[in-house]
Amino acid sequence: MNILRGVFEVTARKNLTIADIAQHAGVSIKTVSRVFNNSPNVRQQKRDLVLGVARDLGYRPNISARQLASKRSFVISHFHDNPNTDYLSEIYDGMRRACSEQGYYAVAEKLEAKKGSYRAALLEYLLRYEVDGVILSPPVSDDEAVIREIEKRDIPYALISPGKKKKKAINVFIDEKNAGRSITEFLIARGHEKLAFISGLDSHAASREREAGFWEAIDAFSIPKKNVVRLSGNFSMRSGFAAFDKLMKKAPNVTGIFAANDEMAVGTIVAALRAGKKVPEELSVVGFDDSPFARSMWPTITSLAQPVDNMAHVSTQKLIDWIHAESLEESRFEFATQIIVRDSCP
Amino acid sequence: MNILRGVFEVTARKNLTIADIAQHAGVSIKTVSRVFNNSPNVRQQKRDLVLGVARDLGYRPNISARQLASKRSFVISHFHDNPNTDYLSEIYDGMRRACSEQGYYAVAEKLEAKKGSYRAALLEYLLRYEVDGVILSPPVSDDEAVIREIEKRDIPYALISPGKKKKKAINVFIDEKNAGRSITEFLIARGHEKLAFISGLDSHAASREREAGFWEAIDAFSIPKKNVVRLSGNFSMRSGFAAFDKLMKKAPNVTGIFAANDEMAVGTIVAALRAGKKVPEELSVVGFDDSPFARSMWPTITSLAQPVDNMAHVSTQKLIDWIHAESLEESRFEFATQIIVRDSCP
DNA sequence: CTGAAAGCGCTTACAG
DNA sequence: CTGAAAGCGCTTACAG
Repeated sequence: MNILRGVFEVTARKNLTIADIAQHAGVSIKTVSRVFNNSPNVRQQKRDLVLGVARDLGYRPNISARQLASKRSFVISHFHDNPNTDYLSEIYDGMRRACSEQGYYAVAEKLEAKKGSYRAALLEYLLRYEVDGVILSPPVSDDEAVIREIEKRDIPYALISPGKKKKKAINVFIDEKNAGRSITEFLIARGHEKLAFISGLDSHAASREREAGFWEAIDAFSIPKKNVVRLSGNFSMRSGFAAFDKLMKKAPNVTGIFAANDEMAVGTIVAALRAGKKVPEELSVVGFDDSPFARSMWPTITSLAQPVDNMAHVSTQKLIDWIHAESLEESRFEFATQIIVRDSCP
Repeated sequence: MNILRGVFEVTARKNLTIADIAQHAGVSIKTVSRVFNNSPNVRQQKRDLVLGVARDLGYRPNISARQLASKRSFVISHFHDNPNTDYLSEIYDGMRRACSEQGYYAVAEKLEAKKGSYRAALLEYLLRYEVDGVILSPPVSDDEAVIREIEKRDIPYALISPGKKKKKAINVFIDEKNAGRSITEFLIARGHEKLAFISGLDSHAASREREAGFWEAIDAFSIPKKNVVRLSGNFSMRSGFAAFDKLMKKAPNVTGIFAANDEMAVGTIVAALRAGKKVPEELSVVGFDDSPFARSMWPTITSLAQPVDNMAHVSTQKLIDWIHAESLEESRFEFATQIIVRDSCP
């Protein structure tokens, strides 16, 4: 039996309070509290002293007590309405990391739209629950009525991939147009001259931007418009199947397809295989999102990846900074994307 | 710093306290507290009175205060290690519903196995965080070392679809063998006489049971063993592709396939389409789980559905009952399954 | 079965 | 910049 282990357990079990830290560090309780709340008005030297003592003793603030005394919730809620659970769980992971670093709770809530707006669902939530900060992801991040309600209440908030960036918000995003352009250029660079674009929902700003990038690339490479087809999808796998069938009627000689997300790319590829087309030999397909689909399909799918986890992490961190500072500093964070080359367009 | 990672019920907005309710109801504070903690020793009449007043005034207990005073966490943690985010999010939804009804926090934590066990990851978690109850899902629910540690600490826990049911636990499950048998019989009833089974990971008890059900059906219908093929997969889409290719070499005349989950069914179908086989005309495929895949593939996939959301809801409810009662009553809950008939085997 | 009092571990005015 | 005191809304012994 290891002696140290016993000692450690006792130490860990002991209910250390802010008072213990204060005593050991030789400062007041208030000072310790200030340190743990990142308040100004503590000399750096004292701050380091307190933090050092806390670390040595293994102290962690009691969240319930903080909530009770401060009447703050230490909750950051992510409001979403997206069937893509992979996307949501990446956001959640990013939030959770940032929250757990700072003593906050990460919460996820699916909102249901009524009459095209999430406002009612949001209000119902805010009536019942207290939140210190809010994160919105598409399509909720484009709901003006929701944003108005949040701003009205002065709740710090962050928008992930918003259609319109907001001045009084934290905005995290990729350059969707540029990303659409670059993956289209990738397709063109692979020798494709007859191309198709499969759109997502036109109500999603991201889809429109990706399409704009597609057309930019077409222009930049002077590809004749008659060699290009636009098919409308809705982000679902099924709409990818349908798009392929339409394509075969309208323009069977197309060799390169850019689908605005991976699910549609999967649908397109399945339909193509079913029709006897070889992928990528006869038809190359690229997607967007680098979802698990893209990795697990066969052929695996070349896709444009955005750092969702990191975007969520940064937005949460900045949100917490905002909550503490009670004012917003920098508000726009653009993230780099990457083309993940796989078998569907090698 | 933060313990809680998940969705939970935050304190109510209105500042009603237990004292307000006590005053309005004309009882003591203590009595109100008892009512909200489902303690015995309160007459039913008083209980109803208090509950009525609380409802009328819109009172909800302040969780932070409860935590602080009781030194309980009001946290229920779900430990998992499953790449299927759809499955996890269904569990989470069920937990969340039950938790929010009862003033608990629902938390989800992915555990990483070291040397084949989740024990180390669990211990690390328990050292840092307080939990009042635990839910384990496969494959964590089959980790004996994990279960031992939880029992050693007398933490109430529930097992979702465990390989071995535990006496001192809440067990929620479907009859995997029977489910495997019934969907195989469905396949046979559709006229298929040459069949294949694609297994999941053999380390998952569920996969073994589903297979046992498959063979039961084969026996029951006296299908000659030479007309039956077993292919081993690992639950991934890719292993479904591979299984189909193997199948074409070993037994190209098979007409009905039972894949132990939907992802492998998708893989099989994609490979079949690619090989020019028509689904379901030349080859029928059934899956298991009724995942979003099954609904969105084309052809859509006939699949066996289990009520995951409800299983999680019930296990959470029963867990909370156990926590309150400080003793375990009924411990086994079997759920009915359903075959969802779709295009891949109509 | 029920009440009055102490206390959980923090933060927040209020002083200095 | 820092300290002493009150209080957040509950639960928990302790009485009765």
